[in-house]
Amino acid sequence: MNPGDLSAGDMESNIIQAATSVFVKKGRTGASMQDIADEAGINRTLLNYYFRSKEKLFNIVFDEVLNTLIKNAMQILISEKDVLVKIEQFIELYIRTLIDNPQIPVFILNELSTNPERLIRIVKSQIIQPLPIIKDLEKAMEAGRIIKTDPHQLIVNLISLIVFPFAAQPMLSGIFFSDREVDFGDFMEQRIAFLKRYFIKSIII
Amino acid sequence: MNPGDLSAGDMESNIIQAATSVFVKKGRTGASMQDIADEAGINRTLLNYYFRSKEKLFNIVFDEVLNTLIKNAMQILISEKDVLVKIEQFIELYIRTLIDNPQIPVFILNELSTNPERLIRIVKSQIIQPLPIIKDLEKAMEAGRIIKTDPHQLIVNLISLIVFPFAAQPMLSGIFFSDREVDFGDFMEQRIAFLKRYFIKSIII
DNA sequence: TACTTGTTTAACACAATTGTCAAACATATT
DNA sequence: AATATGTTTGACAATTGTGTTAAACAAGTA
Repeated sequence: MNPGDLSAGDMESNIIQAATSVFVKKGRTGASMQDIADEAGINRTLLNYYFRSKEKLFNIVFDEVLNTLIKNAMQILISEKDVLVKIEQFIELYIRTLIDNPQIPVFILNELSTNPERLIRIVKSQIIQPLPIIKDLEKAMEAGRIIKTDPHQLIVNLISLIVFPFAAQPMLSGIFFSDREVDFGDFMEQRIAFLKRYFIKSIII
Repeated sequence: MNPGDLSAGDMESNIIQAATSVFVKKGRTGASMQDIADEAGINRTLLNYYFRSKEKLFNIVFDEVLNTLIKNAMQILISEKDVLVKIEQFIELYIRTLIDNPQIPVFILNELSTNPERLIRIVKSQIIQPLPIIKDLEKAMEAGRIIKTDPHQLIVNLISLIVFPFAAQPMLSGIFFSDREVDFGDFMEQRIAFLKRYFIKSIII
């Protein structure tokens, strides 16, 4: 495919797609503009023509990845369903999303550690404070439906149980599955049903 | 402190200490040899004199960090104590270790994603296959003490609940604590007792 | 055809980084 | 004092990576 084969807007999204793939795989500092140009099948200078600098390109990619992730989450969390139903849906949606994009957790966590400010800004702009799910949990606690404890701990549990396995995938594959990635996919697929049962059991009275 | 003030072996450990600090903070690709030299308070060329290349230095740092972490874990997991006691001790030891070294999870996860082979080699050389804790859990399941389920899922739960909050610390601080790191420390301190209760409750019949 | 606009390319300049080397230095030993 | 050994430094070379620029190119329009 030659550069000219793309119409105006297509080139931008073509570059963003390639940049996303490369940045997610190699990280911000590990990825070079040449890597991205190769992935997109274009001349490296075109990246500067369309996006000015590596930093600007990275910011666009990062914001887009993170926004998509948060938007999906919030859609469920602010809905009017019962809190236990919300949790089940959250588990299912999130694991399926990450099965399709297993590299995203490390990508975000890594950037998070070397550059916390940017991420905090994005999160704060997206997340309604205080988190509605916290209120839900507090109500369920008062109603005696679930155990009384710090709701923050429960939220951290929920996210940890869902996200961490993807971040640690190569290690888990190495320990449990003799490096077979296929088996890890099966494992996460089963984990959807497992976590629904497990997490609910751990909080109901 | 001048370079000459250190005796032979001290210089090596001085460098490794500085390199660990810098690599853990900035990652393999984000850290430069100059960064490490500055941190150690020495001329950059000395790094090559003592450790030949950046890659060799990084490998030593990485192996040491990971080995220490795994050794601590295995010590508990292979002991002869009751499985539920093991789990409680594991939770406490690990969270306390990570409170002292909160950057380690992201450091390892990041390297894991860009270079899975090295880590798998180390893990395999350290971990007794199959994990003894798996056997423990299976026995407890057969004895009707804990719920019957895939023990691998339970192990992944345990590690996820302990490690992930450290990897996601800046995000959690941003969402829950208005960026106050102190509060995160308190949160993890409380999490020790919380997880002991929570995890046990989630698996006993 | 000539002109305009937007796109693409190669060449260049600049900065950052890594690794090497020979010379300087310090210290102990003969 | 002379020598030998190991350590430290500044200077250098080579490589890689980013961003700019001017020229080439394509396609539509007066």
